[in-house]
Amino acid sequence: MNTASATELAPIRKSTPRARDADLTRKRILAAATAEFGRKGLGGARVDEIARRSRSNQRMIYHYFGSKELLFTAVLEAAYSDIRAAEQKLNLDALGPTEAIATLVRFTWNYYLEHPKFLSLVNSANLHRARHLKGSQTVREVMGKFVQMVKAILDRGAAMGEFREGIDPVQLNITIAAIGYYYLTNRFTGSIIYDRDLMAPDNLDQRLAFNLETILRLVRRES
Amino acid sequence: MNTASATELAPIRKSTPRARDADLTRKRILAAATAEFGRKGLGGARVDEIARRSRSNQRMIYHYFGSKELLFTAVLEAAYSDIRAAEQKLNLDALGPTEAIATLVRFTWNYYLEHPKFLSLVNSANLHRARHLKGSQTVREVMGKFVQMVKAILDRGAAMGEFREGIDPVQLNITIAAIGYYYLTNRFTGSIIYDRDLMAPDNLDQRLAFNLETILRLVRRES
Amino acid sequence: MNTASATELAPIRKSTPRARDADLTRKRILAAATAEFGRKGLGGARVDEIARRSRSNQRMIYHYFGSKELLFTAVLEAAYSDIRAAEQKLNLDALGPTEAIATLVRFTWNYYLEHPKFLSLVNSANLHRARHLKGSQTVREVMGKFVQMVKAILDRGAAMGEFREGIDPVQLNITIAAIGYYYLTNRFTGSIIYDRDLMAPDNLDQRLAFNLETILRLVRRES
Amino acid sequence: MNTASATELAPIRKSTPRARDADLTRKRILAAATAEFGRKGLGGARVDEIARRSRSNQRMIYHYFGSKELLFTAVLEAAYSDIRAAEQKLNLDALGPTEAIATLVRFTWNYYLEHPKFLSLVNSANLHRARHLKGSQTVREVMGKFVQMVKAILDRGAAMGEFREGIDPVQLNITIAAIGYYYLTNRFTGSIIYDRDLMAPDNLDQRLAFNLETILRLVRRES
DNA sequence: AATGAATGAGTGTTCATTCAT
DNA sequence: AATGAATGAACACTCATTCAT
Repeated sequence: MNTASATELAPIRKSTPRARDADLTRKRILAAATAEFGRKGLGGARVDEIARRSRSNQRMIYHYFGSKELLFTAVLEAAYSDIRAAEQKLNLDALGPTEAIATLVRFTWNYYLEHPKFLSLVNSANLHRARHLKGSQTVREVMGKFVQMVKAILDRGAAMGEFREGIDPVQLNITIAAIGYYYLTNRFTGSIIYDRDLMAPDNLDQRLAFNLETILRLVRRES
Repeated sequence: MNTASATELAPIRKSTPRARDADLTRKRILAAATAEFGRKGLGGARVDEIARRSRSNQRMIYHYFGSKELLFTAVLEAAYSDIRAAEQKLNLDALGPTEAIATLVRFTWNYYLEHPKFLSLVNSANLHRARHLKGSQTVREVMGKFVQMVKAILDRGAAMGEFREGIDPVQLNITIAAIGYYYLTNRFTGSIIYDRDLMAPDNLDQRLAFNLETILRLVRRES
Repeated sequence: MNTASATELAPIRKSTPRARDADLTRKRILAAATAEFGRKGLGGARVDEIARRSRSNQRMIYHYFGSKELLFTAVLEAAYSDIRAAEQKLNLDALGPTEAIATLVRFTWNYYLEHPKFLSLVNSANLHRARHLKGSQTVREVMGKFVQMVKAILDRGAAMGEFREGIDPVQLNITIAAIGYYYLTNRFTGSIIYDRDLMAPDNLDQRLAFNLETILRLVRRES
Repeated sequence: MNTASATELAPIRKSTPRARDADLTRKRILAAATAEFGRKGLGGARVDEIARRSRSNQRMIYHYFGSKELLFTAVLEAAYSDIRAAEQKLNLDALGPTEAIATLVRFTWNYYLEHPKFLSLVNSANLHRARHLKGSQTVREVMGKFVQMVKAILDRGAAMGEFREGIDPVQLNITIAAIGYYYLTNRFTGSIIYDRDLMAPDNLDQRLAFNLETILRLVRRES
């Protein structure tokens, strides 16, 4: 935007105007940082490595993000926005209550399974007592809407006689997350202490089934 | 001169039967390391700080444990042994099946609540793909016995008609751990994204109740 | 490009034709390292000291050379290249065979005398079984040419009737080096065990004369 | 000797009385130190390793030798005494002058070949500017006698018409040492820069022959 | 906008040496 | 005579960050 006039002088580059490069660099850095923080944690991640993997240089990281910690904050915010964006696409409002909850359980499980970095990032954030998220209004808003949506499903389910009354949507949410999160984030120690390859396809399927059972028994009205 | 005859003159020290200095030093290092690794993770922990807090010195750490990584392994093994030792004291076999399971849920919750370091240590171990636990036969054995005990409770419960048949003790175990673990290890980000102080006493009580509900609905036979 | 105009405005800097800072730093580190390794050996040299003496810092050393050992390799390669470059300037081919050999003996002696570091470096390299030179093709090539040159002199001398036939140029070379090297590298213990100040000017002159005698008697054809 | 009374109380151990243990420990430490200093140099040697290899402990080293540096001094003195003792067994006085010198050349070569540690030790001593030998009267005396012996041979050779007059025994000695020492101490770099396996049996034989030629041509009277 | 060069403050680890028995 | 325990100082190497262009 601030280089708009420059593009007029260089029509050749119009298709990829200068302003885009900046955005692209920023995105590449963010992607590389997400990977690096996800793999090594905040403490273990190396600014140098992030620069290398984003085909940029350390100076650009400081130019765009200010510091390693601020970059971590940006990564966290993006991560929460991403998962919320994916959730929104589920269109849970269009489903029956039971199917909506089941879909949410499946989605949560699959998202964690496909984005193990997300789990590591959250772990790292908590190791640092969520210091990097304290100031982030974005995350608060984005997640608040999500809880409201789950509350709406529970209310609908109760009204239709499928669910029990009075289930706390926050507690339910936490439990849905917990039963997937714990299994997957602790997949390495878990495979050792339970002497079972937790990541074997059969075991993954079995776990999802178990989790569905757990949540559905938890919410449904006893006949 | 100052200790040989001294024991006779000072029977007080008899109660600590010549607690070999070496052992004491080793224990102090292990305790300090557990605290430091628990607070900062493996990467963030400082060997120097562990030395200072154990009122020892860096050289002793390397003398007794060989390296920071081996020290971390020792800390992990001790942590798993400790939780298992505490579990054994519950005497679950002496309780009715439902009460046994409820006791286990309460114990797990309270142990995590009182030993937040344990959660961090497990997180750290998984960040490093459980590399430090790979060779540890101790942990494997200790946890294997635990699963057997839970299986016995489930079998008893099924036989007595209190529980459903065919519940996988490993899945149940994981779920009991998960619903406490996730809430507590993510208490910082959780308090932000759910906009609720997860550590407020009332909320802690409510969570435990919710967890009991979750597990009991999961195991009990429908009438 | 960005310094083109600058040089015109500052002709003073023309004599140092924009010696890129990087290159200069690299050279200063190499010089300081040569001094430090020469004085203390590989094991005794301190990276910190090399940084200080090169008016640089440790980080730069690792940036340019990778490790202390790789820096040592670079120092060794430079040392061999330097002595060979000096030898080439002698233009031995332009001299008669006897004078050429005498010149080589004098040169070798004087080079060792003026570059005691070279001796220490070679000693250090051998203490480490030449591990640092194993991969160096440069040294191999550079010294190979040197042996060829000596061989040419010996052939010429034999053809002209001044030298004996069949003298192995490698053996001769080793001996020319040896009689200077041993005296100078062991000047400290030598001065004690032979109870004579080996570095006193008179003794140095006398040694050179003795060495010339040794080599000339060795090569010349008996009448 | 000072524990003589102790042996009377324990006649069983008479054959290896207690006093011997102290001596034995001392000797084992010295042997291990010679090996370690020879292999790694003064700076690279580890007191811990010397303790281990002498099947003793670090404290004993300090008990018997005071410090690492004093131990190095002891090792050096022993090394010079050993080579001198071996030289004395040659009985050079009983041989004709030429054969005496040839024998000395052969002995020097073989001793260096069989005791590469000796070469490393001398190198180390010189790296430290012979600081460890400065106070050693023993070495001075022992080596002084050696030079005298060589001088006697040269005088005898001159008187008998076999040798030239006026050869400096110190210079000759140095040269005899040098032509073996350089070849062997620099066997690793030498094998690279001369592109020849200097330690191959054939090459070793050839070198000894070359050295004999060198020295005999140097001393003998021209006809 | 982009980048190579530079740096101070650490980081895990090792070492020779002394203490206490 | 012999030894296990303990230590302060140093070491090679790394890191996030800033300078200068």
